[in-house]
Order: sequence, then C-alpha cells, then structure tokens
Amino acid sequence: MNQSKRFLDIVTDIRDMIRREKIKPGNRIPSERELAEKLQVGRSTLREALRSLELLGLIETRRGEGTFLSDHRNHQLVEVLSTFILQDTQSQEDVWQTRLIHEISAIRTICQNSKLASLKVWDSFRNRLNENESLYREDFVRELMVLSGNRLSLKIWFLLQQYSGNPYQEPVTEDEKEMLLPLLAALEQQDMSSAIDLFKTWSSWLQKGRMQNGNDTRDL
Amino acid sequence: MNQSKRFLDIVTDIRDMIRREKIKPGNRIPSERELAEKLQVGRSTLREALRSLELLGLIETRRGEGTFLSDHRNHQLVEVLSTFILQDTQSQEDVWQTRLIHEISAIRTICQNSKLASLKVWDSFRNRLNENESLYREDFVRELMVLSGNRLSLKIWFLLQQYSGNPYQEPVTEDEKEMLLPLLAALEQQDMSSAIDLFKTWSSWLQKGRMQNGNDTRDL
DNA sequence: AAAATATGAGTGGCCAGACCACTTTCAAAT
DNA sequence: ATTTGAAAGTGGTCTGGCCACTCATATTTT
Repeated sequence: MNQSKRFLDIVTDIRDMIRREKIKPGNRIPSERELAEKLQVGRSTLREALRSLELLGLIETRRGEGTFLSDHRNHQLVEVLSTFILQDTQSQEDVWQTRLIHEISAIRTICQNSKLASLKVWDSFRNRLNENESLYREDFVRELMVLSGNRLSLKIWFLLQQYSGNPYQEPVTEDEKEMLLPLLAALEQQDMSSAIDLFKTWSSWLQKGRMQNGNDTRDL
Repeated sequence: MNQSKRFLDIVTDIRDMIRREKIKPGNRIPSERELAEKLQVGRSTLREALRSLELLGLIETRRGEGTFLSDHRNHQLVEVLSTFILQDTQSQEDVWQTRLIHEISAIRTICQNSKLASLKVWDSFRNRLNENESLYREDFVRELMVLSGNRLSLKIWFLLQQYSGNPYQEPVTEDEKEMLLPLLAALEQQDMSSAIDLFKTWSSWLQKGRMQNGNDTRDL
C-alpha cells in the first residue's frame, strides 16, 4: 500500500511544517540537513522535494544562505497577467463567481477520479481541523485545485484568488468546521453533489463575511 | 559565472533530448543511470530534475519499469519549462479543458435563468442551421458566454479560445446539426443535464477532429 | 582606533557508491 | 509445454563526502 512516492509526502510534510511554524513568505526555512534530520529522510530525497517546490516557484534557494519561502505576491508576472485579464473588470462579483467556477469544476474532477478518494490528504486536513491547528483557507482550496490536475486552471484560480479579497488568507474559524468536515467526508466518498453543495455553502458564508468587512482590494 | 542551477539545465536538456529523439507521450525515456551518464551529471542531481518534472505531471515513473512521458499532456508545456519561473502553462489539453469549464458553467447559468429560456436567439440559431447559412462555431459559443452574464469569464474564455487551435474558427458542418439542434432545444427547455451532455459530445467531437489534423508539436 | 584581511561555521550544489523493492525476461527444471 | 526461479534492469533511498558560496567574527594591518 505504501508505495506512494516519498518525495511527494515530503512536499506535503514541508508545507505542513511551514504552516505549523507560521513561516511567512520571505522567511527562511530550516536548512536541508536540519529538515532531513527532522523528517527522518535522507538529504538527497529531501532535496528532490525541495527542487520540485523550487521549480513550482514556491521556494527560493540561495547558496550559502539558505532556503526561503518565496513571496509569490511579488511575482511580476502575476501583476502583468492580472492587469491584462482583469483590465476593465470592475465587478468583484464576477471575480468571485469565476473563481467559484474553477473551484467547483475541480471538485467535480476530483469526485470522478476514484484514485483521489483514498488519499492521506483528507485525513491530514481532518486532523488539522480537529487538532485546532491553524489551517489557512487558501491552503485547503489550493490543494483541491492541485488535485484536479489542471495546471492552467490552477493558475487562473491563483490569480483570481488574489483579487477575491482576503478571506482566503485567513485561518478557518471554529464555525467553518461544521461545513468543512462534512465536505471532506463527501470528497472521500466521491459524493459529488453533496461536495458541491457544501462547498457552495461555505463559499457564500465566506462571501457574506467579506461584504460586512468590505475593506478589501486594499493593496496591489 | 555559472550561477544557474544544474537541475534547471537538466530540465531543459531533457526537453531537448525528448524533442530530438521524437519521444512521444507514453513512450519510455532512458533510465536514470543512462541519462546521468549521457548528460554527465550525478544521478541524484538528475533525479532532482526528474522529480520536478514528475510533480509537474510531465513524466510518470514506475518502479522497476522506467520513466515515461506522461500521456495526456502535450510537451508544449516542456517548451515553457525553461522559462519556468515565469510559468506560463501551455498544455493544450489544459487549455481545452479549462475553456470547457467556462463554457459548461455558462450553460449551467443559462439553464438556471428562466429569463433566458424564451429568447429569440435560439430561434435565430435554429434557422441559420436549417437554412444552411454559414454559422461559425465560435459565434455560437460566444453567444452562450455572453448570455451567461459573467464578463470576466467571457474574457478568459476568449483568450483560451484563441489558444485552442482553430476548430472554432470554422463553420459548423452538416454532421454537427444533429448535435446542435437538440442542444438548442435543451437550452430552451432549461434541461440542464441534457444541454451539458450534448455540448460535451459536440466538444469532444471537435477535439477528435483537431487531434487528427494537428500533428503539430511544431515548436513556438 | 579604524580598516582591511583571514578564518571558520553554516549553507546549498553536486557527486559516487551502495542497498532495497520491484518488474521483466528468459533459461532451466519440471 | 508449463512452471519456476535466477539474473538483469529500473526507480527509491540513504550515506558520506567534497566544493562554492555567504556571513559573522576574529585577526592582522594600517
């Protein structure tokens, strides 16, 4: 059963660690030797995971200095692309809706792929919810997008996500557990319609909160 | 002077080799030991590159068998890998799928909006089909996108459409009437599931035609 | 005292060699 | 002719080592 690739586990382990230790973009993460020791893996295996993350643009390495979480918010390309796509889109509602389109489509794909049903990711998320570990909303949804397997959709989603206000950049609250735990269950059982309904419920719950705050679109 | 990461060079080297040797999706690429020897790098360094490509979904590895070019994808993505950090995913398959996501979402919205059911547009299209007037595929689908009311989605769709090859820039053929007329009917009756099924059928019919033509891989 | 220089610890980059687990192949045994 | 099993080949992983680079500190030079 456990023929899963080690380096993929390490990728998620590292991500978990980053969240747990609250490492922020630009911060340094432990050295390769340190991480290898902590995760009980060889350094070369660990490096395979790190190099993958680097190719994805999630981390930066500087020889002699260390490895750093890359600040994707400063990515120039993101700026260029977004101004291109979002030029004259005044409607925040459209951004929200379009992002939702991609998310729900991802859920559809996931529920149709039986290989994705029995994945340790679900357990991981469930634990983090039950354990009251800090879990960022964005991290959960991004995982869905990644699992869907459509990289382009993932990229579009990522852009939209940055323009959807900030609810995604905050941890899940106590109230949301009641929606997310059933959602995890539905995903595991490949119950597509339930999963979509639950996700929509969560999403509109988030949107409601966003409207009240409304201090969005602050930076950029 | 050679600041560039070795494993990034390897990524592009592998891409070049794949192109040179005309390795096609599903084919096996040389073993790690062989590649390491050929490229004059250590095996672990080579593996860092391979693992990155694997995480990107470009290759598959099967223990005991070998490493294979991933099926569903198009190596056009490999093209872009050199400039990867400025990621610009170009998998044709992803583009197609993502465009489909937006189109089907538009159909969903249309079917849910009763105001759109009794519209003279449907009659107009029906007539043009029956009258054998020349009707461009793109015109029809664009109308769907417009009707959905999401301008951002329309905009993204338009971009994707330009990258999806040219089947959209040609008139509908005789064969397609059998799919499009029922589709129009389903839209009028707000029969969402039928409409989606019919549209998918049409879409995959188009894609099939595209595959036969496009023996491209002609580089950019 | 200030500035230039040397040192050493820590880091990522890379490599060679060694096992292991697994799949395929093909020759030997039945 | 079929089954069995040994060998070769492959990816997965680990160890230990060396190099190149950065940075803070100590040392020497001015």
